[in-house]
Amino acid sequence: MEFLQFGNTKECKRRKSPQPIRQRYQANARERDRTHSVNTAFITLRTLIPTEPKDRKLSKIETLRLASSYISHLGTQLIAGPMAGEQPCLRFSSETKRLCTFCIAHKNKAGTAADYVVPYGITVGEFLYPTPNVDNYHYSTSTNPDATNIYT
DNA sequence: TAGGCCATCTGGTCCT
DNA sequence: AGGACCAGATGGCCTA
Repeated sequence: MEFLQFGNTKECKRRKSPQPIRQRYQANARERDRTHSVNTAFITLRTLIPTEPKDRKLSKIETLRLASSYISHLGTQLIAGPMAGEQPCLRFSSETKRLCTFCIAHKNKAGTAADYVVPYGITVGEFLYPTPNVDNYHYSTSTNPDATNIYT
């Protein structure tokens, strides 16, 4: 903690009225706790989102985007009725046999995903996830040059 | 090696 | 006054 005088930058000159060291330590500790609390929430949220492959590690931004997408997916499943858990979601295209990745994740559990081809929706890594509203997505090259329909 | 992701520190702002 | 929340800056780690 020797860099506390002040900032992890050696030449931090922003501070106008230095806080007492003890108060600064306490504020830093609170901020760490707060960040850890946020991270715990992200970990919990990640456990609720099915991914393909199953052990894919989601970044924070991916977690938020997919959570939104997954909620939309579940909404369509809800509309589909009591058999929703056994049927592809409403985004399923019977002509092209395209299936959203959440459905693929579900079907991989059941070992029946082989019948389906390219999923569609937002791109995370090499996989696509269903889009609640395509107009709300934009092209992103920051993480995947081939990506389309990434959440804003 | 560059870029993405993340943790940490910090100062500003708002609230109690 | 002190705490919560936030955004900016910075540096470390990892991967393509």
